[in-house]
Parts: sequence; C-alpha cells; structure tokens
Amino acid sequence: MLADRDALLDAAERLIRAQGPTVTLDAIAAEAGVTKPILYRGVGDKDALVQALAERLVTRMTTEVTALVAAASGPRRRLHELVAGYLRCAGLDRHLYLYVTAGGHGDDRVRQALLLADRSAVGFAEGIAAFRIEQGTDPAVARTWAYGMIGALHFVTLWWLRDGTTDIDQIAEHVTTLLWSGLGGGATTP
Amino acid sequence: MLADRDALLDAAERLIRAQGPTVTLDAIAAEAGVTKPILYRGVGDKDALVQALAERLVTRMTTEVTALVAAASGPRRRLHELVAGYLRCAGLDRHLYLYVTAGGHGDDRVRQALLLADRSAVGFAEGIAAFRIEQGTDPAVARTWAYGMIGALHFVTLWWLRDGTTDIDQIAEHVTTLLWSGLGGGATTP
DNA sequence: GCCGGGTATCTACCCCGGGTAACTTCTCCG
DNA sequence: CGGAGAAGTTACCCGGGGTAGATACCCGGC
Repeated sequence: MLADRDALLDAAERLIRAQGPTVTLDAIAAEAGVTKPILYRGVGDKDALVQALAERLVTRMTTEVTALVAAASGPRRRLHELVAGYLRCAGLDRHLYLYVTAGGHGDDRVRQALLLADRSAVGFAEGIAAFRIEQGTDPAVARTWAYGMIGALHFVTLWWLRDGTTDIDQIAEHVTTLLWSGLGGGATTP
Repeated sequence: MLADRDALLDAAERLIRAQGPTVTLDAIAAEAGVTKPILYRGVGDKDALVQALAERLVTRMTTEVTALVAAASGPRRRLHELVAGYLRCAGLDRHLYLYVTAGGHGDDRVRQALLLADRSAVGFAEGIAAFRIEQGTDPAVARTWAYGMIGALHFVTLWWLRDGTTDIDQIAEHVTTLLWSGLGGGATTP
C-alpha cells in the first residue's frame, strides 16, 4: 500500500469523522491500510498528526469563510458572515474540530490549545490591522484581538456543539454584536 | 495519614504549582502521604480531580476579581479591572490554570475545555444580563456573551503565558477595548 | 491476654495507547 | 541464483490511569 502522506491524512480524517475524536493511531493506520510505524514515517508522532490535520482544517475553513466574507457588504455584515461561517464549518466537521483542538497528548498543553488559533492568528491579525488603519485607529491591538476573537469564537463553538440548545443564527448574531459593538454598545462612556 | 478530601486537593495544588501541570496521580497521592486508591476514594477519578481543582481556582479568581471590579468606578474601568485581574491571577497560578484547562484525560474533550468556563459562566451571564437591562438593551445575549468573553480571556491568557512577549497591562488594555467597544469602535455603521 | 471480624490501606496488577526495535519479505541487480 | 538494501510487520516497551486482592490495624468478646 502506498504510504503517501496525503493518503494517511485522508484516512485519519475519514476515520475521525466516522468514529469521533477518540480514535487511536493504530486504527488510523489500519484505515489507511498500513501499520503504525508507516504512519510514523509518513507524518510523525501524534502531535505532528494533529498539527497537520489542523493545518488542513484551517485552510478549508479559511477558504470557505473568506468567500462568505468577500460576498458580504459592509464591515458588520462581513463580521457576521465570518462568525456564522466559522460556526457552520465547525459544526460540519465537529469531530475533526474537536480532535484538532483537544486531541493533544504531549506535555505542551498550551501548544495544543492554541494550535488552531496559531494557524489562523497571523491572517486574522493582518485583517484586523488593515481595518484599524483604514478606520484611523491604532493597529497595535491586532495580535491581541486576533487571539481574543478566535478564543471567543472557539468557546462559543464548543458550548454550542455540546449543548446545542440555541439556534445557530441567533448565536452568530449575538457573537457578532459582541465583537462589533462590545459591551459598551457604542456608548462613548469611558 | 488522614485522607481528608481537602488535604488531598491541597497536596494536588501544591505539587502542580511546584512541578507543573504534568504531574501524575501517583505523585499527587505521594505528596499527600497516601497511595492512589485513597486518592480515588477521596476525590474520584482524574476528571473529578480536575473538576474539583477548577472549582477552587474559579472561586479564588472570582473573589479576587470581584473585589477589584467593585473598587473601580464606571463600567469600562470595571471591565478593565476584570480583564487585568483575570490575567494576573492566571499568571500567578499558571501551572494550576493549565492543569485545569488542559489536564483532561477522558473522552469528553469538550467538557474539559469548557470546565473553567462552565464554572464561571453562570455568574458572568448574570452580570452581563443585569448590565444590559440597565442599559436598556436585550439581555438575551448574556449566555453567549459569557462564553465568548471567557473564551477571549482564556485564549489571550494562554497566548500571553506561552509567548509572554507583550506587557500584561498593555494586553489587558487591548482586550478591554475589544470587549468594550468592539471592532466597530463605537461607530454606528451597520 | 488472646482471638475473630471488620475496616482502612497498600501492593501488585490490568489495560490502553503512544512510540520503537528487531525480524521478515520483497525487489532489483550482478 | 544469490545477496544488498529498501519497505513493512510483528512484537515489544513504557508510562499513566484505574482497580482487585492481599495485608495490617483496631476493637469488642471471651
């Protein structure tokens, strides 16, 4: 069996989608038609696998969401599309999303938690900085805001995936309002 | 040796603080002067331990932050104190914070990730709802905003704990600005 | 003072999953 | 046909969570 790296990652995705985020490396190797050492040769240890899957997932989500954002007009609507798109993508790939955001195993717990964030933070921060400059406000907040916004999206996503009580559109609207207007709601009170 | 639940949890905290979030249950039991089965009888399995420690940590952080918030005047300053207090507490208890937010082991990865959030979300949501009513705006956003704000705080915290490049006060100010004014920055653009 | 029973605790183990060393097989070329 | 080398598989190690069975301790009854 050809031990192509992409084939291995495809198998991993397939199995995680089918069986949830608790699949073992043995199972993934079997799904790919090979054995564990081949999986190691192809993609590295478990952390590397998670990282590779994170990369793919982020790429797909970014593509999807970017298209939605580009199709909307006005910054607030764009933000809404971003939020709603993120939630929808995570919902569709929920098992993979969970595997990637909580699947770690090594000592570096922080790294795991921030894997997905790190992958998208740079692009996110650039967008924020550009918008702030255009607005005439200080772009120095960009990196912090990127992590903050991703954190907000991520936690709301997890909460929604777990409890799933509220309608996705309503949640997206609430998150958008928070991120767009903040607690102050546009008030200029210091 | 007395296998008091509190003594066990104290030992766990002590060891995590001293040796980081990768300590094993054996080590914790040893620190408490007992063996694993006693630890199990006293606090339950690892998830229960993490949950108990989360509860304690949240209680302490809440007390601390609440005091800071109460001492500040004006909603935006209050928010700033909340953000800065959260960051500072997490920084002081960084190992414990990491153990609690990323220490899980069972299948329920979502539960783990949201443990800290769940513990504080209710109180948070109440505060938000009260503020929204006072403001004359819709309080239905409260639960979503609670998770969103905690997520933002959490991710910024992790990022800061890991990279620690930027000054804590500056980060706190940036997060406060995001949560208070949002991306729109008080603009009324739809 | 000695003995049975109950309880509290420890020792020794199981299991699972990640990670790897060493054996096997297949192929290609002289 | 034989041997070198690549490609893969089996069979294992190890660490950590979780638990069953052995052990020591304490106390009332004789």
